[in-house]
Amino acid sequence: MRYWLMKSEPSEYSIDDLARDGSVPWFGVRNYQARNFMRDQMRVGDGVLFYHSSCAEPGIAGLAEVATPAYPDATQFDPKAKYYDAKATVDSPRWFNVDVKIKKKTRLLPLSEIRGYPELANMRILARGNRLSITPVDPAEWRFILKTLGEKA
DNA sequence: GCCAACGTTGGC
DNA sequence: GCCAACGTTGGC
Repeated sequence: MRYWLMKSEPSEYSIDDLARDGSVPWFGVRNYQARNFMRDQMRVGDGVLFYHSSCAEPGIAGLAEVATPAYPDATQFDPKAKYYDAKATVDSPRWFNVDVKIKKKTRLLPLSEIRGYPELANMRILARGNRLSITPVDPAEWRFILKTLGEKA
């Protein structure tokens, strides 16, 4: 069982959208490192911190879990899609995604608050210049965050 | 809107 | 394979 932090811009897709939909394909990842995390390391049931980025109040907005193994991202094959990739083919897909399923919307744990906890000082999200949209989360960090949010582990 | 950081692209 | 140019991310 692993743990992950996955960023989404709430203006694109927010924790409320996920709460409404139940689960969603995490399409549109076009970074190889993030793709590899989904394709090679994620397992059904892995814990996910749903993070709101590029917004007024960036931070962790809810808890989710990996709901499916990785499979080819459908948007790469669609010439009309924003995430179309001319170099990808059905026989040789380049991009993959898992489905992510809601566990619960929590209170917002703002980035500014995350920065204040020594227990979370090593999180990738705090590293300067970090742009990866999917990052691994240490089990101890996961437990600390759940405790801080008043959630059971 | 600014700008630092960093991944990707493409000419050589 | 190098590396400058370019585009994107994301907090502020």
